[in-house]
Amino acid sequence: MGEPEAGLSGEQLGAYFALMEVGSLLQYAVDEHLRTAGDLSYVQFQILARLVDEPEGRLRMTDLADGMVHSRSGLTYQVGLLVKRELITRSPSPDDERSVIVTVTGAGRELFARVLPGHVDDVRRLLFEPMRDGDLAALSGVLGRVREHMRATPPRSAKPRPGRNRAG
Amino acid sequence: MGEPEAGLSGEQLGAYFALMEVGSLLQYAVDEHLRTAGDLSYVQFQILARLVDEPEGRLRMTDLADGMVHSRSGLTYQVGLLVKRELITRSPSPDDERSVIVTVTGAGRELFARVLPGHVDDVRRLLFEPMRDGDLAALSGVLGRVREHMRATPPRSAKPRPGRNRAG
DNA sequence: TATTGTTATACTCTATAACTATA
DNA sequence: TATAGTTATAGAGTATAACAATA
Repeated sequence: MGEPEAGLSGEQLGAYFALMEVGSLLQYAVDEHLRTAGDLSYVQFQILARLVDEPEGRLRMTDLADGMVHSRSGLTYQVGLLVKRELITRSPSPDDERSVIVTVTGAGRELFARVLPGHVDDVRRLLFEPMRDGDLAALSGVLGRVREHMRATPPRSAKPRPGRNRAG
Repeated sequence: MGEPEAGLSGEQLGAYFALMEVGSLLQYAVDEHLRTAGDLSYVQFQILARLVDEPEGRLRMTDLADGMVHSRSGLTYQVGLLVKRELITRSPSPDDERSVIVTVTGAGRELFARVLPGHVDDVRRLLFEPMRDGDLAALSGVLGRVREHMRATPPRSAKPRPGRNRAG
C-alpha cells in the first residue's frame, strides 16, 4: 500500500494481511480434507470434536453454540445434517425441558477418529512445518492474548439482538 | 483434547485452534463492518483494494484472480456486482483480446476511501490493541514464514484442474 | 416475560461444467 | 491446443423472523 493508512503501520498491515491469508488458506485446505475424507464441513467437524472431547460425549445445544460464530438456526441446520447421518443424536434434557441434548454416537466417534489423523497431518504440514520452537511459543502467546481480547470485545456494536434486552 | 492427537503437541493444537478462532472472529467482524459501512463483501473489498493500490487503478481479471482463493466464475460474479454498482468498469485489453481489464472508477475510490478508516480501526482495535511491540514482530515473522510455505505447498493435492496439464 | 430450539424463507456465495473467443 | 473469461446451474451455508414450548 502506498499510504500511511491512518491507523496501522506498514508492519501491522502486513501482519494483518498475512494473518488473513494464512487463516484463509488453512481453512480452505482443512475444509477440503474434511469434505473429502469424511464428507464433513468444518462446522460439523467442530461439533463432533466438542462432543468427543466431552466426558460423556454430550452437550446442550446452547453450550454447543457457545464459541461458534453461527446463529442458532445455523447450528440447528448443521446438527440436523449430523443427526441424519446418525453421527449424533438429539434428545430432550431431563433437567430443562426446553433444552436439547446432543450426543455423539459410536459411528460419530469412529468417523471423527478416522478423519482426525489426516486433519492433524494437514495442520502440521501447512502450519507447523515451517516453524521453529520459538515460533510456536511466540504464536501461542500472541494469539492467546488476542483471542482473550476478542472474546471480551463485543464483535458487533450495533446489533442489540431482537427479543433480548441487554442492560445498557 | 484429552489425547496426544498423534502428530500435534498440546501447545501446537492450542495454537492452531487459537489461530482459527482469531481468524474467524476477525473475518466476521471485518465482514460485518464492510457490509454495514459500504455494502461490500470482503472479496469485493479486496478487489477494490487491489485496484486502488495499482498505479493506474486497473488489472486484468487473471491478475486479480491471483492470490484469491476463489474460482474464476466466483471472481466474475463479484466483479459483476461491482460493475453493476459502477464502482469498477470492465473493458477489453488492447494487448490481448482475450483478456478483460478491470478499472476502479471515481465512485469506487470514494467508497473505498470512505470504508477504509473504519476497517483499519476495527483491525487495530481487535487485533493490535492487545499486543506489545514484541508481539507484532514475532507474529510478522512467523506468519511470513508460514505464508511462504503455504504458497509453495499445493493446497489441494488431488485436484489437477481439468483442461490444464501441469508438468509432473 | 425470558430462554431454548426449530422452521420457513430468502439470499449470498461458491464451484463445476459447458461454452465462446482469442493466441 | 491452451488460455481468458462468462454463463447456466446447482448446492451449501447463513441469517432473519416467526413460531412453539418451557422456565
